[in-house]
Amino acid sequence: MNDEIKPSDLVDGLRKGLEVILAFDDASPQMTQSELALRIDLSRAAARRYLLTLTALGYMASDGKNFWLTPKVMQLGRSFTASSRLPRTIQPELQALTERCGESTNFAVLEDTEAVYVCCANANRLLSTGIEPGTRLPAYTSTAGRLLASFLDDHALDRWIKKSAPRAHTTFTVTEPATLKREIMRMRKQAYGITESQFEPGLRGISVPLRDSANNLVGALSVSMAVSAMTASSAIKKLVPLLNETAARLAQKL
Amino acid sequence: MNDEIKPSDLVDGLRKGLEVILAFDDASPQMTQSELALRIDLSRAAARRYLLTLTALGYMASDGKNFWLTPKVMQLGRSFTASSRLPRTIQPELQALTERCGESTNFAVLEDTEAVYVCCANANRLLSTGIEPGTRLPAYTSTAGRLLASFLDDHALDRWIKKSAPRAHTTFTVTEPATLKREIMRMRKQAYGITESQFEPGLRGISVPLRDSANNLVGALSVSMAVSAMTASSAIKKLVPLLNETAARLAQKL
DNA sequence: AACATGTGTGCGATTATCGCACAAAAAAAG
DNA sequence: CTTTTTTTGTGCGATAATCGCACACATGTT
Repeated sequence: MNDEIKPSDLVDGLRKGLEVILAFDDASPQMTQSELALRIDLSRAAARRYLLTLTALGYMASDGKNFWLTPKVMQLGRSFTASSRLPRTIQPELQALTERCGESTNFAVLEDTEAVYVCCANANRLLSTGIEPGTRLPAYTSTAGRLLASFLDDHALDRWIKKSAPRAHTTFTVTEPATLKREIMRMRKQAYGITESQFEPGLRGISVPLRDSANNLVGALSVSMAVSAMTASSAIKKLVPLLNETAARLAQKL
Repeated sequence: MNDEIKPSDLVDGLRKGLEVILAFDDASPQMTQSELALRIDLSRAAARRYLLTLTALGYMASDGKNFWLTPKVMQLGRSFTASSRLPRTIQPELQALTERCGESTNFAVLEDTEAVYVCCANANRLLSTGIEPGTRLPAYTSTAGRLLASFLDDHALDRWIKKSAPRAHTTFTVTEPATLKREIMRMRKQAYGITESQFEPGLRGISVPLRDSANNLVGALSVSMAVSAMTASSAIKKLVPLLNETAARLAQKL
């Protein structure tokens, strides 16, 4: 297939419509047509059309002034989890893993410089990680993200780090490219990753790679926990084997 | 605002594009352009354009022949959970509830004749319910769905049942309209709902309504459990108070 | 009451979309 | 290995949908 795509092959209405959906987030849970037009590059008339379209389709609701998303948009996200074998296979194993170790676990893939969390099994604790299916974090701040990046070849890794443009999310975030690279290289050697307080203070992640039966890298399994729960070394000693065990079992099913 | 929408106000590319995403599911996790064209009403050329567009945007991937969804589509679904206060408020309470009762809990809203599960807290059990955020079930088979329908007025309820066109999913599914109505009416009186084996054999649901601080109905809280775990009456005795307690606490926050 | 801001709508110009038709390629059949 | 069949890539003109403007109207602000 030709991967050069000409403008005439792109359906613009779709692109903009999806942008509209993504424009709604934590910071602006509801918007008027003019606010939306301002936020993404659209004339007010166009913004209006897109909002009305989404409303007619049931993806949006409105009080006549403000517009907001309805639960129906979740159906889109579920389209992936329903269609892909990956989450269906992994989810139950994650839950079993969570039960065994008592901490929240998840499965993430790397998409460019972002770590996308595909499945999650939250431990029933008061302190919740805020990670849910679909969450995207800058990969250089995430254990899974760094671990997955560690499988890039040397040149690609350099470019990746540059593209990531690391900035400090906490006072501990590693932003110096050389240091970050060293950390990532160590993960490659160790075949597991651990980070602490890189995105959220007090949060520790431990991660191992997940491969399919053909030994292709498909993503990373992680445990998220409070640093205060135990020391880093005992966390590694306890959790890495459990993670690897799960990864090994999954490898046969994938 | 005028709620009559003229065709000229509808962005067709968006409508069709979303249809394309939804066309991928369990049964057809990957499709070629011609398969897709056949499945939804699209010429092959159009199907091709939509697939290429979604691929260029990162929502799809392809080996040159087959197309499939990427985890990026989950970002769309997350747009809702991130933008709406509802799931963020409810999720932690659900987790606490799951911990207290040891069973999977969830929060659902009614959308026409479908129950949409918005938040879920799965108990760490081997038997998983298969319900995840975004799942849609025929409301007449779901405890939460029936309970929510019970708040429709009499005429609307009749129309709702007719529209639902109940059919048997298990040998226990209530499909007779009059019986279904009686069941639903009882839920309204009792202010909680219980169903068993209506959608999946051996699965029991117990549900209570959730209201906001202005006493508006926003959805239903449910517990899903195996019927074999305990008798129906002891489940009611144990779980309805817990559910109501959670609903009461949430009512203050909504 | 005057003003400012945001919203509904008709319309012509523009352009993106459509589906056809045919070429090329890939599979399947022989 | 050749032929046949099916699927895929692409150029193009007709068509129809999108666009943004302009103006009227509504809302709420000073």
